[in-house]
Amino acid sequence: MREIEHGSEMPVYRQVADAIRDDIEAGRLRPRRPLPSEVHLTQEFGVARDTIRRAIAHLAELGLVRTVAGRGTFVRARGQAVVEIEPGVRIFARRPTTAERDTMELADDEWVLVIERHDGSVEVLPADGAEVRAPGHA
Amino acid sequence: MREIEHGSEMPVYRQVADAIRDDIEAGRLRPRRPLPSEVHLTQEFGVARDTIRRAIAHLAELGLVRTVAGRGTFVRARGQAVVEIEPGVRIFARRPTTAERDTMELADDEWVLVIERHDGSVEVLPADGAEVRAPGHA
DNA sequence: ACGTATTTGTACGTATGTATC
DNA sequence: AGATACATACGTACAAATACG
Repeated sequence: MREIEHGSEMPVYRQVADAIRDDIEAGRLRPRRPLPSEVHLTQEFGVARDTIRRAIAHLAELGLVRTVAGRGTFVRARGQAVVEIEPGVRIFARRPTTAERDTMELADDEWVLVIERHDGSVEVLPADGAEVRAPGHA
Repeated sequence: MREIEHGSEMPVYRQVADAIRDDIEAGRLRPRRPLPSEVHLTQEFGVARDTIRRAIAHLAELGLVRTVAGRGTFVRARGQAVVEIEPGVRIFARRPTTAERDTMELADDEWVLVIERHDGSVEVLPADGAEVRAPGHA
């Protein structure tokens, strides 16, 4: 049973989420591979399934995992993309092609960002997890 | 008690969310005003609080409401903004000023999009709820 | 400063439905 | 068909944030 502090200031579901996040970042849980099942995780952490589900939902919000009903929750393969916007750059969102949805592990309702630079180069990346940032701003 | 169909194909929490959404769009729930409390809504719809919370969470994802612990859930004042991107337009995200956060009813972790057009006009709008769309794409 | 009431947040349990293999 | 895994929905209890007297 893994280390959960019940009286802590940090909610249990966050502690679980952080632990799983550590597993992902340490490579113990690998991209495209499933997490242990929710029931298994309840035993591993000694918490209720509701709490496990909240932890997983939190990780999904962060874009680290993706859940598929009846199959499992999978580690997503991607890094945080930071796009520096400059004058002359064109950026737009569209639905991904089937091939893109496959290679990027996108859900049905997800979009991609297309960045077209003034030198003609084009970059396509998942819309979620991407951070669009202007130089000089936090 | 309001009209909920339990055996329906649509989950109860979605039915509740849609009903509240209708209330907002019909003006029965007004911008900047609180929703009835969760406990009140359980009685109004005859469902568990868990279900009400899920419905509210769904509306929050859509950007229609905003929840504050200890106070309540409030209707957000905003429309769906659609930004048509053209070549030469500069778009970036930054944290809102205090004044912007106030007038736009933004949470602490929310961002604004700044659209600078080639004619020099600048538009600031909440990043969530905004849809960036390229002409010719769905 | 303090307690109290209200409201949302967290966490537990249990049961059943739906999707996938 | 059966087993497994996630989804939904019910219930209960207590904690934390907020507002007010």
